[in-house]
Amino acid sequence: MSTDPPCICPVVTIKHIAQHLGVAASTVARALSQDTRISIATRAKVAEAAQELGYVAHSAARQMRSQRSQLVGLVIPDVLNGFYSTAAQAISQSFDEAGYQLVLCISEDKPEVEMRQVRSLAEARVDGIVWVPTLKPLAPTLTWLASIAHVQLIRKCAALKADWFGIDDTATTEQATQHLLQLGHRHIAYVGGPKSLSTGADRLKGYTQAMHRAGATIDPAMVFCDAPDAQHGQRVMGQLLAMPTPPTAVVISTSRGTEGALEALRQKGTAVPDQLSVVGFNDSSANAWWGPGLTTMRMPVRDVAIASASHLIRALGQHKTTATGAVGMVTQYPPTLVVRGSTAALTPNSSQRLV
Amino acid sequence: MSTDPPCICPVVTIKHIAQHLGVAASTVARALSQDTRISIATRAKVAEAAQELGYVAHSAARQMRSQRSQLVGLVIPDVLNGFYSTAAQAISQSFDEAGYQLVLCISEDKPEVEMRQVRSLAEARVDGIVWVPTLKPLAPTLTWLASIAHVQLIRKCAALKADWFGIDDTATTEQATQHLLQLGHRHIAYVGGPKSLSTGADRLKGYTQAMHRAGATIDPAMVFCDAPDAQHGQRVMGQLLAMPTPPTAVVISTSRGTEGALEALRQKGTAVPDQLSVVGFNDSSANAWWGPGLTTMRMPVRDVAIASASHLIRALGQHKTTATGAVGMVTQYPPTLVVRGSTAALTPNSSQRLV
DNA sequence: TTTTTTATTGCAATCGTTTGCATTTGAAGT
DNA sequence: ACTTCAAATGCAAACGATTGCAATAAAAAA
Repeated sequence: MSTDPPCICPVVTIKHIAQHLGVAASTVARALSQDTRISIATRAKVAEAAQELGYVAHSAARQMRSQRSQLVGLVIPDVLNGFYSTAAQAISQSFDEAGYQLVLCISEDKPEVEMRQVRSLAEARVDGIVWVPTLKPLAPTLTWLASIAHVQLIRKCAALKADWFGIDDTATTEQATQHLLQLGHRHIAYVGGPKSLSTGADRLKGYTQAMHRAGATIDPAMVFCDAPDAQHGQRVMGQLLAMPTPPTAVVISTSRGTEGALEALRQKGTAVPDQLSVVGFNDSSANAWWGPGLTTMRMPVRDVAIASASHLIRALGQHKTTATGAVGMVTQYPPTLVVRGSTAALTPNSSQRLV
Repeated sequence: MSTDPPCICPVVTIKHIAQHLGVAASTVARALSQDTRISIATRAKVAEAAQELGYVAHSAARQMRSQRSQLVGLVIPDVLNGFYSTAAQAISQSFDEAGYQLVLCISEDKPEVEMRQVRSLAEARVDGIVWVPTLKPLAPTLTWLASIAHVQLIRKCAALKADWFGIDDTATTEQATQHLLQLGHRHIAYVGGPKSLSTGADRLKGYTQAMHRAGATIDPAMVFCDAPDAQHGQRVMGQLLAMPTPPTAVVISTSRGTEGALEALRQKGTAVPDQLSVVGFNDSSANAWWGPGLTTMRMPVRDVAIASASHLIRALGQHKTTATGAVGMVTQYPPTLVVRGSTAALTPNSSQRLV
């Protein structure tokens, strides 16, 4: 804990300054807020006394009258995931610069946790919320959120109309799959997140569309939509490798799933891209180091995050507390496919095994 | 933003419930807090009315009397750094479970930013703070922090005595260097953070101690202590590789520095460990994938983070608001060296270049 | 029936800050 | 010398919840 406190509990308030100077508390308040009705001389005296006595404003008291807490909530599933930590960093910076404090809530993708956290944010009377919805937000969550200015990030929650900032998820997997198709692959597996998430559904759609357009048949046994974590990625990749006729290529559409899949590939000693072409998700510098370099879908997460924060800040500045402004606005950023060494043209060798 | 608000601005307060039921506000307050002096029947009615009217408590108002905000601040330099994001995740969970909300501040290692953020935390009257000090915290920061219950994390700030939770930094580099020495290396370079940071100084000490104990001479031209970022790591590694007689091994003691160094090695096409043995910092799964596998110092960050949060929570529970409890307590966790393929015994080939 | 006790509930002050309105003072206008 | 106006400041009521103390009612004891 801390030591040598300058003064004991009775924190210095505006009244103490007033008493110390022999003026009214209201004068001090106005002086501190640079009210022009207070003479320059008095303002100077007040500023000096405040400094001397170690005055620190009490935001809760201010909030009681102003109805503004200068707090914003950020609800994300996970901060170890590079995808979300990038977003958190950018959002934190944006709000910091705008004079807001950020209350961080990690929902762990659990609707009950998310519900409790949103409730707490409502009680804290945060001015706004940036929200990455979980799989199935509970009803109370939606009710409470409806009374607070907020934006949805990355994932869409159809049950609660709000301005949304995200990425063209369909395009991510569409590009990835097209890339593999152009290399001659036809037996392309897919490892993604649950369809109940908008991101999971959209990314699956991208894969499906690309396959259909190319006239490739989709083997249901090679399509996996499950928890977007490393365990899932690792397990599924293991299953794919153990198949009698494994795929020649695989598209992975979750950040953590990619990590797990790479781990499985390492353990099994699979030759990439000779034996299997792999497209991973959420480009990071680590992907460049990995073996032959990992071909990935790069997401402009930082841009999206900054845009969402800026949008909310703008709305708050216009005192759009609730139910105002454009509702259901969609802002979508394009992903980019970064081609590295983990994808290669289908070789006679690998195709033999499949025909 | 949001849509269909259940009711316009006038949020429902305790008074509304009271009026709705024809009782006094104080009765409602007591009923909501399960005061036994209120009859069960009344309590039930109040609960029902609260639910029906959509009552949401106002924590700022509560804070005004109780003097407790149920908020805690977390001040860290960076959340993209896996080291700190791991800490943030664990700390967030701990406080969430304990009923506190977390105000996240990213100081970016800038003392002025840190000062502003600590000031804001003081104004928000957070109950406590978990703090990773920057290089040279400014005086106001220390003054304000002194009046708040807080713990220091990872880095020590000698200017402000407080309970500290961290890792045995000296041991990290000592182990790494010893490992390389045992493999026969003598020309070992060091890439670390600035000496002005307690972590930077301690890690340098570990390297120095190990070298001296083994009777190895330290070439000052091969010791780099600078900004703990990827740019630095990449640049310095480039310099090392360009030397007429480069080192045969290198110890890197920052997380981001390791990333930069790996990038430089990839660009230069350096053979690891044949040409150069490398020990990196802050073990992550990505390190296992990297080339031959990266030998790293594994830090029990999660354990440390949880310990610090638990300690603060315990102190807050005992109403130790300020200047109480053990002051200057030190809790230090041991690191572990994880040996993978990036370090190997000194070969005649590489040693030739050095004699 | 009267007194004492107990169970419920109401009244009012308080936390620290903001702000509309009233008040004071001195200067300017007639 | 008397009014008019403006500048500077004080008074007091909010904001929403909590809590000590008083008050009422009903039940128990005398």
